[in-house]
Parts: sequence; C-alpha cells; structure tokens
Amino acid sequence: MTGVDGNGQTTGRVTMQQVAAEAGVSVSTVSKVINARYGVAPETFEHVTGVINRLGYEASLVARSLRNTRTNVIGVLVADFEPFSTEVLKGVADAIRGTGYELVAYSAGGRVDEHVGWERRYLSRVMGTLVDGAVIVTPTVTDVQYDGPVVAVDPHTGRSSLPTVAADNLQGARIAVDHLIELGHRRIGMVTGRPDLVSAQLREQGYRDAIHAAGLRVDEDLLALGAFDPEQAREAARALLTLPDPPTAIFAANDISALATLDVAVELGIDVPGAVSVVGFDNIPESALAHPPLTTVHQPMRQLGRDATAMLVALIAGEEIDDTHITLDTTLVRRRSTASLEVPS
Amino acid sequence: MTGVDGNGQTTGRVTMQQVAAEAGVSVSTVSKVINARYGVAPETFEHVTGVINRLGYEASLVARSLRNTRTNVIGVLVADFEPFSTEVLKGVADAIRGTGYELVAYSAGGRVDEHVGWERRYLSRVMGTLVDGAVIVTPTVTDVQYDGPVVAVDPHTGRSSLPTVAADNLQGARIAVDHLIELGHRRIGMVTGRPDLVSAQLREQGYRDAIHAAGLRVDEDLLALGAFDPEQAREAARALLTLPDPPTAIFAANDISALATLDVAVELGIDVPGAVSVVGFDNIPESALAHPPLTTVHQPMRQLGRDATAMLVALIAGEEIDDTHITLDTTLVRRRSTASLEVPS
DNA sequence: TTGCCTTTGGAAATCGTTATCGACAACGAT
DNA sequence: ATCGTTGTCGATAACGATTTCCAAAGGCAA
Repeated sequence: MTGVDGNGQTTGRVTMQQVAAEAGVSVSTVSKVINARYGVAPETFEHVTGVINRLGYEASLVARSLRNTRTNVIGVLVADFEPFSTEVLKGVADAIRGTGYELVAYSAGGRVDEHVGWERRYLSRVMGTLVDGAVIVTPTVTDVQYDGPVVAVDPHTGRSSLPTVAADNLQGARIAVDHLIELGHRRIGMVTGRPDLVSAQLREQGYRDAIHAAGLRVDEDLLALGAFDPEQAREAARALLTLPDPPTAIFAANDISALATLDVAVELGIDVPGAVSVVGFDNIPESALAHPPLTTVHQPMRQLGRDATAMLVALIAGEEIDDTHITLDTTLVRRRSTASLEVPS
Repeated sequence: MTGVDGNGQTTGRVTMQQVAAEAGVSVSTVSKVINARYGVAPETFEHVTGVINRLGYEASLVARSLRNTRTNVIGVLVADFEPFSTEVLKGVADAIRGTGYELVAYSAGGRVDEHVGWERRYLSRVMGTLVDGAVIVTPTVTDVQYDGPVVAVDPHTGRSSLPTVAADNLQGARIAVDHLIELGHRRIGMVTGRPDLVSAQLREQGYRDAIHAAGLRVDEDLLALGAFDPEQAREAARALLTLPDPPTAIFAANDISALATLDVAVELGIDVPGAVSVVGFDNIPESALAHPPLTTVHQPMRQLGRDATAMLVALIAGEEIDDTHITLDTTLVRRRSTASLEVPS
C-alpha cells in the first residue's frame, strides 16, 4: 500500500518515520523542522524541508490531535446532511475563512435514531481530541450539558443550557399569518408541527397571536397535526381541505408540510392560490421549485452558521460572552402560492 | 473543564480512564466491554455498561483511529464548501446511509491556494488514520498519485490517474447550444472558462461541435474569455454585447459567468430573453432565483457523489472495478432566460 | 591539553485506545 | 493434597506525532 517510486514520490500514506529515514535524521528533528522549533542547523532544516516537500508529507491530523490540546480544527456536528444543516455548514465555512481554523463536518449518517442523545455522544467522540470546539446543528434534546466550547444552532428546542443561535420562530409565524390576513383571508388553517418541539409550539403560538391581533378568533377545527412528517402532513392537509367550510388559506409549520399541502390540493383539484393560499416555513431550496413556487418564511440559515461560529471562536479564545442566546429575525419570501382572497359573489 | 456532577453526569469530555475509575475496573476491561470481547463476567459487563451510559461516554474517534487500521469512516475532502461540493456531499451522505460508515467532511477553509497540490496533503493528513477512504471533490491538479482507496469527483480535469466520476462536459455544452439553435439563433456567442481546465476546454469544444453540426461556422469574435471568474466574465459579456453586430444568444461556460452576463445585460438595458438569450452551465441554486430564472445545464451533482461513494466502498472492500472512470450525462433545465429568436422585420 | 559552554540531534514519555498475554482465583478431577 | 483447567481481569506494548530532557560534538579560552 505504501511505497516510494523512482523520484522519491510516495504513493500512499507518509509518516514522519519515513521522512526521517529518507532524510537520515531522527523523527524529533523532523518534528522540530515542521514546527519551526529552535535547535536545528539551517542546512539540516533546508534538507529536511526538501524531503518533506518531495514526499508530500503532512502530519496526520489524528496523531497530532491526540498529543496536542489545540488542534485548530472546528467541528460541525450534524445528524444528517439535509438542506438546513448544509446551509448552516456553508455559513460556518464563511465565518471560518481567514481565522486559521480548519473545518470538519461529522455525521454518523442515519444511525442517529438509535440513541436520542446523539449530540452528547458525538461530542464525546470528537471534542478534546479532534476539534477545539463544535457547532451542533439541530439537537433533539434540550438538556445537553457540556462545558467545553460548544454552540448549538437550534431551530427546534427552546433555551437550552448550551449557547444557542436560532431563528425567531414566533416572529416568523407572525409575519406569515399577517401576510395572509393582509391578503384578506379570514379563515386561515394551520398544519401544525411536532408538538414536542419548541419550534412547532412557537410557530403555532405565532399563528394564534396573529389571528388574535387581527381581532379574529381561532377556530380549533382549522388546526390539524402535521408533525413535520410528509405523510402525516398530507393527511392533515386533506382533512382541512375537505372540510364543509374549508379555509381559504393554510399556514404550514414547515416547507415539507406546505409542499405536501400543495400536493393534496392538486389531487383534490383545488387551485393554489386561486382557491386556497399556502404559506410554508424554512425556505428550503425545493420550495422555490414547487408549482406554484411557495411563499414561505426564510430562516437565515447561513447567518445562523456565521453567528454560531463567531461565538464559538470567541468561546475557544476564552472570551466572556454577554449573551449566549442569539435570536435572528426571519423574513417573508413572497412567491406565487399566496394571493388576495377573491370576494365571493 | 471536565468534572462529574452529583448524578455522575459528566460535563465535558469523558475518557476511558474516567469510566474505568468510576466503575472500579481497568481500562482494558472497559475496552473489552465496549468492543464486546470475550472474557468479561456478565455482571461486570452490566455494571460497566451502566457507567458508560450514565457518563455518556463514547470512544474518541481520534484515539481509536490511531490504534486501528479500520475506522469505518469515509472522508470527503473539499477545497471549500461551495454549492458544487456541498451537493456532492449530500450525494455521499445518501449513498452512505445504511452502509455502517460514518462521514467526515474536511476542508482547510481557504488556505488552499497556498499550495496547488492540496489534495495530496489532505490525503496525507487523514488517510490511513482518520478515514478508510476518501472522495476528493474538485481537485486542481491532474497528476495525483495515491494508491489507497480514493475517488475523485472531478468536474474540471481530464482522465486522471485516480478513479474519477464526472459529468459529461462535452455533451452538456452540446445540448445547451443545440437548444439555442433550435430556438432559431444563428449568432451564438460564448463566454469561455479557464483555459487550463479540461472542463472549460470540453465545454468550448461542445459549443464548436454544436455549431458545426448545424452547418454553421464558428465566428472567433464571438468567443470571449470569462475564466470562470465573475469580474472577468462581466468584461467578456460586455465585450460581446457591445459588438456592432452582437450575438442573439450567449452560452456561458458556467452559471457564475451566466449570472454575470445577465447583470451586464441589465446595465446595458438589453432585455433577456427578448433581445438576447443566455444559457449557463452547472445549475447552481442561485440560477433558479435569477431574473429571469436561468436556463442552464444541470450537472447531476448528488448522483456524482452517490456513484463516487459506491465506487469508494467497493474499493475499500477490495473489489475489482472494471471501469474506474464514470461519466454521467447532463440535462438541460429550461427556464426563462432563453426564447425563440424574433425574426427581424 | 583540559575544561566549559554552546549547538545540535536523539531517547523517552505522552495522548486515548486496543490487542496480546500473563496472573490469579476457583474449581473439579485424580 | 496436588495438578490442570477455566474464567476473569489487569499490565503492557503499540499506533504517529510532539515535547522535554539529556548526551554528544564542536568551539573557544586558559
């Protein structure tokens, strides 16, 4: 697997041992050269540097991490690489540029559901050895206790014990429903999210607040449980749309649910936005490509990643943070799944 | 930084030492419990398992990697997390689900340009220790030699020495320009890419092939160097659009260049697609959100990632691969930046 | 030539984990 | 009563790199 060809070009992994042997010095000398330590003769330095370049050697991240406390690597821990976490990842990459840190994104890939507390185990796997600090995306449990430098980007849970960066779910739901009210809608249904997640609770609360603020009252029959699940959301949408007096607009707790609602509308032959307007939440990429393109609430995912990283870097540097719970505003993206209410003749 | 609270809940990193101490056994015993090795009394097993769960211990990826040859981790090495590599990453995540592998994406974050051969150094850092195999996205050099399990997803270079998965640039450029010809265009300009990249050469070749196949001849004045760079692409587009007899359609070597072209058209007061049609290449997310939405050639990025991963897993398993150079077809995404040529009155 | 200091390179310990192997107790069999 | 066997468990040596400490070599002055 590992060898050296005629030009000294290696194929395969190169260790410090090999560099030392090739250069005719000890490993410690090679280490000193790499880390620019005092105590190496200029010509030895030159010679060893040459060998290192020729072999294309670079210190193993693993071995170095194990020995040193600092690794200059920041970790992003995700349950899976879906749209939300990927966008956050890009934001982290943005923020890391020029800081001298490297970036490692880690995912156990689907084996998550086995243990609810995946975040704690992930942290145990990488913190202190592979990475200096970590950004956890979308944790499932709220009671994570960890006193290393860790920041959560957390769309779902409430104020956890960890430093957190999240979008304002309450405000987002408000502007979504306000938008529908402005368009003249009065019977506004909602496909709700997973009741155990704070994000879903807040989005429902925002919905209720907006209705009340408009001087209307909430009709509990117009709330159907979608649970952030495509199948269940379809059922919920179907229930709402087949009501004797169906709503003229539906606010879905996330885009997945909203897209399911669009699907059901097509099935039932109901025109969107002609007969019913639909608003989503999240602004995942697919929402722009839907038919019709989905009006939705945009979460500033990249910015969440950037802010979380800035906070994390500060934490690693040992700085004191005044506010460890940042909330960012959402914005409404108006596309073509919402329209003014046609006044019935 | 690390401690144990009243409930035995640790805050901070947990090592095997701590588990051993807490359980009153040796580290070797803990190791045996974790790896389900023979030679542990049932009640000891039970007891240690309890302590492990209570402390939320999980073995350090780094230390384990260092000791073992196999890590069950696959690495994705990227220069940066931009749209292309992120989509490929999602594909890798797709393919990895259910294989038992974990996924680590690694980026040195912008410090790349310092050394052109970043891929070789990345490999040296992680291969053999942190990961069992790697997918390299967008390598810059063609002569990477490495005999471990490594697959390149490579939109830019030609047939390299590494196993490679790439989109068919020639075919993609053909269908883009064929589309313009079908719409009636005859004077078709091109904003070309970086001449040193094989992808750019192939896209230009596809352009020339399409023109010739239609029985037309290539007007060299209608080719302008965009170099895959936003600024330079703007200049190129400006040059083409301010020609005395400007082209009625422009094929840009990538979406970045196409978006720059749209920009310039707006500046010059030229209507797209009324006065000039524009086609891009890549189908990056931004292209769908442009004004007008960009007609472009879609690279199946996720599929590239999936295929690369499938090949990598086979390589790690030691299987023989017949064809180590896979080429995937591209498809045309028709949006609203292209239209039929208005016949001049 | 001797003694001392400076320069330079090497040996050893360490990080957290795993595999190997040896220690030791309990027990049954002779 | 002694021996061998089985079952448990712990001590130890790696993995690759870094760092601390120490020894060897060379230079210089006396």
